[in-house]
Amino acid sequence: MQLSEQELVRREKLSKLRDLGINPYPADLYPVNNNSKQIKETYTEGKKVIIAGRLMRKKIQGKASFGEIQDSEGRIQVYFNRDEICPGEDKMLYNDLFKKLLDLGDFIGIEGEVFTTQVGEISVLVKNFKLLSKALKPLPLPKVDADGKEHDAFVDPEMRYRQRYADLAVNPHVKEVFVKRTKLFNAMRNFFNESGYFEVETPILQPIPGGAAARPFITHHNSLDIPLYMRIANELYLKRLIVGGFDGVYEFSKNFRNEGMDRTHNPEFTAMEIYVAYKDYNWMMDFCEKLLEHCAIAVNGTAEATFGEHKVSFKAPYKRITMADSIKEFTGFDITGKTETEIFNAAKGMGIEVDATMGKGKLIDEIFGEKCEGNYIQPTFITDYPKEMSPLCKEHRDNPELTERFELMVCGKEIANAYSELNDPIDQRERFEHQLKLAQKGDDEATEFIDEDFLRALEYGMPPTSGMGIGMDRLIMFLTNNQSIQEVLFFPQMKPEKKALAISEDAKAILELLTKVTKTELDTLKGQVGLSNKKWDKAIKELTKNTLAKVEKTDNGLFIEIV
RNA sequence: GAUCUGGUAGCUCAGUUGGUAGAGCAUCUCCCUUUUAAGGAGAGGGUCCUGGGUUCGAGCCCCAGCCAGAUCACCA
Repeated sequence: MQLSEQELVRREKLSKLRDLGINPYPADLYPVNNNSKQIKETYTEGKKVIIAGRLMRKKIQGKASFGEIQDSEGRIQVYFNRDEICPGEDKMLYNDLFKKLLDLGDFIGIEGEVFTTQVGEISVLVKNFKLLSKALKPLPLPKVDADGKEHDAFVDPEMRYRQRYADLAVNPHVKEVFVKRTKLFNAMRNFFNESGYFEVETPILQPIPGGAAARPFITHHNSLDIPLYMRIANELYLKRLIVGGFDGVYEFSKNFRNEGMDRTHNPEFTAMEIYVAYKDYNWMMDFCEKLLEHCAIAVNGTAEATFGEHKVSFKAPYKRITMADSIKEFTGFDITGKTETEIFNAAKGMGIEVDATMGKGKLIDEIFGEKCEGNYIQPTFITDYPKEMSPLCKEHRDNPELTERFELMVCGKEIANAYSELNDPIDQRERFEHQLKLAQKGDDEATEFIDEDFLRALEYGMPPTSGMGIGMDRLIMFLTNNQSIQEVLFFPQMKPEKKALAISEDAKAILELLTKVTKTELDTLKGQVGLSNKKWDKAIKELTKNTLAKVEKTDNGLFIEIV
């Protein structure tokens, strides 16, 4: 590791501190009794306070200096006066420790008195201070000027996501997003709990990945010697609990999908699913709009939210429209009673890419996605989806081609999805079998597993139930005006950083040869490089240890492969 | 997966036609001493993402790759 000049300077300061008998990483607690926000909000001249945080500004002016302490609530100015801190002859604390050995980013504790400076800023007059933890790496230093304009902002998304700790430490608006995220979860949880529903936990490692159509992450359990899947949804487990007799269950579920990543998709994401017995999807729409109004107010203090160029109101009630009516409205084409061929031709006529493998449901979904979806800016319930698209949803009470399903659209994106849940075990089995056939035909969106245990549960009887899933990441994106899912996840998935490797010349030479062939027999390669046995052995070990190359033993001999 | 854009000091960014690598902030030294992003003077600090190529000479041009972002495709 090559250290920068500034990092070297800080390490030197570290040993100087130790020479002075100052532990740069003391173990004992620091008796904090105030924070920056409390001091400003309950200003009392002369009040004695003990605060702690990072030193984020330091302006030395001879025997009097100003600094700024950043704690979890914000920043407050602190005033260091040499003779206040060092009343005696020994001025070491001020001249050495404060002036020379403290750096921006260091954690310090301060005992002092609250006062207001001549220019009117609430500050803390430092009576005593203590180094609590030394920062060896300089933080980026964004600054805000008198006009509120930010200079030298720490904005590179790659660095911000990879080093979220630095992002959070220097960008207060980033922290605010995550505070709101937690407020949203708390608000939703409270709403459910007050409604009498029960928070539960269900397996993340599942033997059959059900409840959605998505490519799962697969892993292996060693002692059971079986494959296990990271859940893509928790739906089927929550329904089992309804079978077991709970009236309402919900879970905030980390789900995992092994698919593409983009502005709105992360391989792990959070869904909330709730199932309530004896309800239907009409009830769930009422419940959903009340819930979202409640959450929006809890997060932002208002039901209005801004998302990009849109102003969105989460105030209930929301518009409701069937998918068929929506398509009629935006395309003039009425899908009701039409055959698959008619819909196929209509879609083609609208300039939608279609192919022969698409069933009726899929065609309708394409038309809706292409022509209608994007028009719904204000929260809108789209209801009554085609049956083929919804294998876990109850058939519509008035029309066997449709299901009792709704999705809630906001700014053209889906944020909730709900059903009158299918509880007819025979129908459910047929739907699963139909999915299986589709999957065997090569439809990669169809579910290729039949969860026999889930069917058994339904056979014991599940009461009529309505269930809903909400994409929590998307919802908080709307409530915090963020266009990218990465901005609402503390640690979004990234490709690993490439580490700078220091490897020997021999190893480099082998690697170069190996790069050309990717994989070869170990002996062949050894012949090509012409190293002594000892050097060869050492170089190969170096490569495998640094996971640059991998040696594999097969029946045909030993092979080496580039990683 | 495709296309486009970007990667230069700790941070934010310039870098002209291919000709010794720059600024502000930060750091260090000195002067000043109650300041509001920034009082003054000076100094140090670089794997110009990596590897090839063209060239007398490459941060810049060409090829390949890595990482990121955006757009598109895919994704209930």
